[in-house]
Amino acid sequence: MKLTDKKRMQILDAAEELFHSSGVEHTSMDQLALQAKVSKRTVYNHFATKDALFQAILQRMFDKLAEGGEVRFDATQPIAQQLRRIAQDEVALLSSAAFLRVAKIAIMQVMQRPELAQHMNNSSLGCKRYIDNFLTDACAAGVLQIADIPFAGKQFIYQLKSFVFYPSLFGLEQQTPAQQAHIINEAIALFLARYQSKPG
Amino acid sequence: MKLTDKKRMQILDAAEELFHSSGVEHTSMDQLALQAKVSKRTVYNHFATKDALFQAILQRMFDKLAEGGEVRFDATQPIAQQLRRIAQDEVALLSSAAFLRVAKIAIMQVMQRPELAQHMNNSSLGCKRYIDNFLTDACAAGVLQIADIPFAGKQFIYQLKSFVFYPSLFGLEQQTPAQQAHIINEAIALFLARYQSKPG
DNA sequence: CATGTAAACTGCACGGTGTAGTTTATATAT
DNA sequence: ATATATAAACTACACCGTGCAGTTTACATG
Repeated sequence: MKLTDKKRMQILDAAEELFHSSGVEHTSMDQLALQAKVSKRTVYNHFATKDALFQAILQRMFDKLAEGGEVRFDATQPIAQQLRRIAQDEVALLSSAAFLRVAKIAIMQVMQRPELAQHMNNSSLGCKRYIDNFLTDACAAGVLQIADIPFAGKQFIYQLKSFVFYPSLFGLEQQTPAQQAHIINEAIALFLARYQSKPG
Repeated sequence: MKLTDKKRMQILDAAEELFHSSGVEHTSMDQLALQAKVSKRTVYNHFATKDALFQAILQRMFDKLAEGGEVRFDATQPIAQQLRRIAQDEVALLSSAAFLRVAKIAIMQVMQRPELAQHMNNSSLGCKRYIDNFLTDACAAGVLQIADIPFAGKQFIYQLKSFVFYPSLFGLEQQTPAQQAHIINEAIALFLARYQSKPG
């Protein structure tokens, strides 16, 4: 690997670390150069401004997270089991260190500069990408009965986010795998109690 | 009212306004004194440091919010109607300018200084104070069937928070009263589908 | 294998700016 | 009279971003 690429990576790694632990505002470029083991001038040779560096960090972290499989509706499988797969993937994402890092950095920035909010929200990660399609198919197959599919999808995701993501984000507590399993089971039970088609 | 108390209030009002609109970091003490129509020296006569002023603001805002009625379970009324009262109160709180202000300021600080997280979380506002008692009574009366009452209470509140509070907090969108009514209805429908006692 | 060279890195000083908090001298309210 | 408010200048410091002289790295050419 070229030296310049190595240095660039050191800078990005340091920025990710410091922006996360101290916030963008409280991270000085001197401190950052020190942590990256790079001269401050080199930082500025790679990134014209602090804001450019911040944008690059955010992009890199989003790219890292963009992967992730899609669960498609399968009429031959029990609906609960399929929802569990979706929920497990989502909880794994929401509680991953990588996701929490980018979320914390992004949210801190958004709260300080509300004008950036719209720009951020358009990036679709996790099951948000496909859940509407999944629910539509499940309704078409007669397994679920949902009047407002996007709303119901949000209800499901929000259950997971509220119990898993926000508590971690605000530094309150992490869940054990057993607790996560309980959260997932209850989210599914709640969802199916409302939307599963009744026989008869 | 004494002059000094009047000035103190002007300072607190200005701080609340500016800390909310610009963030604590981006509010200078000069700007603050200007907005309060008070000399900067007077600010420092009342509050030794910027941080002391911030703490005072937070305390005052919490105190303002600490009021609020309690809904007690009433076996003679339909459960859906009682849950609607609770939800309406909660949504009114969560979408009030006062609550959003203190929440934004507090959360920004918590995210920058995680060691303060525990301290904040212990303050109980809104229906969080009484919902466990309400659900316990409703179960005892046979109207609801809930295995894990604290968990179910959270499920209910989190529905409201997710749809009403976080989107406003992150500056994404405000809901119209009609949308809020829809959110409340769906939260209740979801909750009762899962937990309402079935006849038979 | 020796030498040249272009690109990248380093270290440091510096300009400009913003801001927390202080000082001083004066005016005003109770 | 005496405590408090005011205005404006001042100190001390932290930070962003730049300029530059000199050094290192990677690689090509003789």
